[in-house]
Amino acid sequence: MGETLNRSAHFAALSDPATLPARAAGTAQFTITAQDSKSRARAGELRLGHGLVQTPDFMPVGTNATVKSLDPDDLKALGAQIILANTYHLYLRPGHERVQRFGGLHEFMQWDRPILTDSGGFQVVSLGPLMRITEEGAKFSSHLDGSMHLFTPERSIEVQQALGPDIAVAFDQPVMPGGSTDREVRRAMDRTHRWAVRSLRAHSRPGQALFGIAQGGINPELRAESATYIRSLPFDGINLGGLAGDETPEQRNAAIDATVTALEGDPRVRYLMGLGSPVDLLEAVLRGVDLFDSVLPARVARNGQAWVTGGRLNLRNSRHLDEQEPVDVLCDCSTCRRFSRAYLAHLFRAEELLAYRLLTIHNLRHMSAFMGEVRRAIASGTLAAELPRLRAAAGGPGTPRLGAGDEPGAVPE
RNA sequence: GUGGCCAUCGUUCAAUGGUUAGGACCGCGGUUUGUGGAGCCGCAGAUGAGGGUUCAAUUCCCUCUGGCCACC
Repeated sequence: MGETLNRSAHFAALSDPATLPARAAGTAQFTITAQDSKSRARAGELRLGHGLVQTPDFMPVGTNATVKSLDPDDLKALGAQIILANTYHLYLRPGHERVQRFGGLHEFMQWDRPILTDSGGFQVVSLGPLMRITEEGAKFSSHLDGSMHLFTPERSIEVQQALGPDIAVAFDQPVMPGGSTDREVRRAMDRTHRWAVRSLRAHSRPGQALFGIAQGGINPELRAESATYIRSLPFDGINLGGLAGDETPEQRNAAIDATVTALEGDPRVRYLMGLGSPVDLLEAVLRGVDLFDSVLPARVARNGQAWVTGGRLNLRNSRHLDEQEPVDVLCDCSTCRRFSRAYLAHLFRAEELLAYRLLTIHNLRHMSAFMGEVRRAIASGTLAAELPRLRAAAGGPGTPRLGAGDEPGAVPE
C-alpha cells in the first residue's frame, strides 16, 4: 500500500540521525569532581536551571506532582536535591496543558529545585492495558477511565515541554517484564533508538535538558550496542533503562558494566532508572552510575517497612509496640528526632495518615544521607577503605532484617 | 413469668448424621525497584456446658447457661 510505504518512509526519515539539527549545549552541565581510583565510582555536579545536583544521588518519585504524603518543605528538610514526576500520569490528570497554564510543574507544585520527568514509555507498557505498539508510537487505554490515547516520541516531548521540568527523557520502549527473548529485546532496543532520534528532533524548549535511554535488556552485547548508539546522539545525559525488574544482581551488574564500558570517556551524567535500595545503589555507583530514582523507599514506607543502618524493620511487627527508641538511632530525620518506634507502630495499626508521612520522611532521609556518605567517601578518596562499612550499613545482599536486640548501627567499623 | 428464635475461630458469617468444619475482617509474619496508602503470599485461630439417640452428633432430642424478640 502506498500510504503504508509513505508512513514507513516518513518515520524512517524522522529517525535518521544524520539530519538532526544542532542542539544548544549547556542545559545540563555535568562536571566530575572526583574519580575513585579502585572503581568506576565518581562524584560530580549536575548544573540545572533550578539548581545544582551533587552526584551520586537518588531522586524521590513524585508521580502526581507530589511525593506521596510529603510537601516541598519536607523534601528540602530531608535533603532531596531533585525529584521525578511522571509524564504519563500528569498528562492524563490534571493534563499537561493545565499544568502549563498554572506556570509549569515547579510553580504548580511549589518545588523550586530541579525536576526530571519520565517519558511515559514505562507506564504505557506497565500500567494500563497496552493496546498496540507501532513504529509511530504506543496506543494505550487510560488506567483512569479506559479512554484511548496515542503516545509518540513527539507527543511525549510535547507533554514534557509543557510540564516544564529541568530534564525531559526520550520516549522509549522498555523490554517487557518477564523473560524476553534476545529477538524481542533487540526489536524494542532498535525501536527505542529510532524513537530517541525522533525525541531529539521534537525537542526545542530552551533551558530544558533531554536525556536518552540505552536499553538492551540483560544481554551485555545488546547493552553495549545500545549505549554506543545512544552516546552518539546529542543528548544531555544517558539513562540506563530496563534494569530494575526481576533480573538477578549478577545479570544487572553485567548489564551495567557492559553499558558503562561502552560509555567510557563520555562526559555526560549516567542515570539508572528505577533502582532504589541502598545496596543496589552502592553497587551501581561502584560501576559508574550517577543518578537513580525509585518508588521503593517511599512505597515500602507506606507499608510499614523502615530502612535503617544495617538492615530494615517492619514497624507493623508487634515487637515494636513497646519500643521507646527511634526508628534509627543514627538517623537525623525529623521523625527519628521526635518519635518512638512504639508511636509509629501504633500509627500503622490504626492506619493513621501520619504513619505514611513520618516513615516516608525517614526512608527518604535514609537514602539521601546514604548517598551523601557515598559522595563524601568518593570525594575524600576513602571509598575503598569505607566500602565494608558502607556495604554493611546498606544492609548487604538480600537486605537482612534486624532481629530483636539487633540495633541499627551495629555495623563493623 | 409465658412463648418463640438463636448459640460455630478474637469479630462477623458459612456448612455438614461420615476424610482435614469454610470465608471475610482482626491477629502473627513475608513480599514490593522509570508509584497501587493498592495488591499478593504464608501462618495461627471455633462447634457454650451436661446428658440422650446413633456404628458415627457441630448437625437430631432433652436439660442447663447465655443472648434476642414478642406477649404479660
